Amino acid sequence: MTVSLASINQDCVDCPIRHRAVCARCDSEELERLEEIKYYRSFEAGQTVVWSGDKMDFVASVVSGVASLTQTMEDGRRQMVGLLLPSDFVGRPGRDHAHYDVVATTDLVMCCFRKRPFERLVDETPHIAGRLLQMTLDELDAAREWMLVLGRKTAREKIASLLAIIVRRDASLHFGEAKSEVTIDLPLTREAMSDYLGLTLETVSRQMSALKRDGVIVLDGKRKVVVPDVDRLMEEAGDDSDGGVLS
Amino acid sequence: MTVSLASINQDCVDCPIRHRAVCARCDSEELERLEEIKYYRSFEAGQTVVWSGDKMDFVASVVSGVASLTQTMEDGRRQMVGLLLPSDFVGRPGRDHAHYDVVATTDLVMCCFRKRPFERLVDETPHIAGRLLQMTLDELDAAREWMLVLGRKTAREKIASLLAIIVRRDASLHFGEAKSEVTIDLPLTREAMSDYLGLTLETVSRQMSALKRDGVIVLDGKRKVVVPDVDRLMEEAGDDSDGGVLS
DNA sequence: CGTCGATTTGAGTTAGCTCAAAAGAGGTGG
DNA sequence: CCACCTCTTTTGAGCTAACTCAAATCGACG
Repeated sequence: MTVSLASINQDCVDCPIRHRAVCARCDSEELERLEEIKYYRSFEAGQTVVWSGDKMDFVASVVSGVASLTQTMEDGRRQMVGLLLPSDFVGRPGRDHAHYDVVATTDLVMCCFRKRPFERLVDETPHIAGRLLQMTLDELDAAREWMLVLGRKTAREKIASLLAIIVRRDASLHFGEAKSEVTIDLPLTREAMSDYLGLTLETVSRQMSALKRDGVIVLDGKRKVVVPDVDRLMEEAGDDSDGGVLS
Repeated sequence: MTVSLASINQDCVDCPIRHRAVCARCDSEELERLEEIKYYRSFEAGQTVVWSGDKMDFVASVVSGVASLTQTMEDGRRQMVGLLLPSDFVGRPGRDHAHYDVVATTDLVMCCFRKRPFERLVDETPHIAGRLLQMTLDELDAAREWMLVLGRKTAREKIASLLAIIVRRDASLHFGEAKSEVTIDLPLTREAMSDYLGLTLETVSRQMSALKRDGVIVLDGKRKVVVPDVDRLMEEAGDDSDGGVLS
């Protein structure tokens, strides 16, 4: 299942995240400038991409796989603060040390840009700056939605919310048809889910079992989750049935 | 205590948030363009500035006072997702409906910009676009720090974290000297604090009492909080003693 | 002085946590 | 192909931090 570097097409034009990533709005000339400062890196599931506090001399887009941003307290309590799916952006222009641990949750390929030249490009290329602003605003919305989940939802609702988010992200990818039954690939261990949801892994497991018992989800192996009725899932998540907000 | 509109200087050059707000980097010509599309609005404590879902034809900076962004579930559970202090920005260019309730927590003055012209300015003025990106990234960091608070901290740590944040914001304003004793003005009711922290107001009250009993804070009336030892507060918050992160 | 909202305090309940053990699910090597 | 080992997940039993419901106190203002 590992994606080797050799199999990655180096050409932006054929890139799988071409029209969703930070480069989405670039014209071909701008893409050329990006090609000059970019390089790919791949990581195996479980590997740490960057440690919080480390010097970080690149920013990057997730090309394939899943990564997580997590914060850790001295006594070991951990909270995931970002779930990075393909096309998501990592790193902050204008800052040279990482604020969070970045960990590959699955095998991962990232398209990295050397930071200094990228910062220059941001300043000179409104297409990139604008897209970056838009993506940052989206992330801020996602973070705020997550604050509601963390602060006010029950364990069951938290699990349902996480599944709902993955369903929604998935749907916007293979986009279009709003099917009522959906099968998703769950790229997180119970522990990662607990880190995301501010729960213990035992509670996550218990609530997954409960949702299964109640027919909200069907587990197909460890990684596949079938959602027979997406609206039902949304109800369980405590969201409006209209499934989240329009931009 | 109400700030009347008349007392607000309409001239950007003398604006109290001139070098921290979205207009921080603007030159005098750019300020002139902003002056053309700006107007002030003031609100009394408790008033709602915008309802979630409403059409919003402006964006704005908080000039004085405090406002909050909150999300509400159908059954009434509420989570504050943003605390807006002077110089903070409200509204999202490129979106015309509000995603959150915006409520004046204290008497409030906002510097509003008509949305369409402002969006045009963002596109045409790198000084504004860049500053907006920077501010959005800062807000994202704040939101992520808050996710750790909501997901993993105890009630006592949550309270201490909130006080620490206000202390830190205050310090960066009257900036410079890192005093060990600080007095802060607490602009939130117990209920607002509970909305922010994902607690009940009873728990907030109990933990405030506990922190007072233990000498971490001294209450001076209802609105003033004396922190005799800021480092002690930081410890109680569970943060590294080095008081948060460098840019 | 009385009223109304905000805050504090009390008492009992419970959702989610902790600690502990059992059951799966892959891998690896004989 | 099976036995073994390790890592993940599930399940159980008891505990506790925070919640709920209720009442008392405080403070500002007319």
